[in-house]
Amino acid sequence: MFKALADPTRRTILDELTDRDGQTLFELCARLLMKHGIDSTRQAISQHLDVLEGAGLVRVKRDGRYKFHYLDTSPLKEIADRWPSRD
Amino acid sequence: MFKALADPTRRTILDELTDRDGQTLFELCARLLMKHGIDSTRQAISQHLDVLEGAGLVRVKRDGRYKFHYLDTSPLKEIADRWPSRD
DNA sequence: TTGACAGGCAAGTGGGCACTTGCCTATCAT
DNA sequence: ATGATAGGCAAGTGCCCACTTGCCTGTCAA
Repeated sequence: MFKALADPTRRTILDELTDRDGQTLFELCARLLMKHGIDSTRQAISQHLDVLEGAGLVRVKRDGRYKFHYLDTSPLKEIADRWPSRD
Repeated sequence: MFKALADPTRRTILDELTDRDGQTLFELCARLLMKHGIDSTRQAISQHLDVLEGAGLVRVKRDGRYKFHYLDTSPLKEIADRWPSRD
């Protein structure tokens, strides 16, 4: 999961899914280019999504030829639990 | 900061500082070897500490020939703020 | 059914990063 | 002063990872 968060493009993908959940691959590609100037190929984004899915940060739902991507922030809880803020 | 968290050894260093704050470089090297089986050179650990310090996760205090390392978890707040858990 | 659209698979490449190696500086005790 | 201790600097190496490239599969509309 930590490796998944290490890449700026992947973090921007999480931002984009925070803004609009349930996007398809092409939707994400378009919005990453428009809003964030990320000019990567579709395959690159797809591989990023695979990593994010492997980290449990993105959940997937298939419907016909579409594949929707949903954000799951629950793995992030490990961070706050592991290194608690000492007030 | 995210890149700093990406490395397992660096995360273990944070664990070690959580357990005992204010360790020196040699202290950390010894405890990483004893408790976690991390057999890295002093220089490797030193470079890791530089990265953690650059990320703001570790603060440093010099005293004579000793350099003490203190954990600072406040940068981690960015994560919870950036991708809030939707309950 | 055939073309367009959404996505997948896999090999290759280049750059960054973790780690080592070798040597140097600074502080302290004896 | 001199050896030991704590740490720093910098060049070199090997490997992982992000990205590309090329081609293939599956789904839907006309």
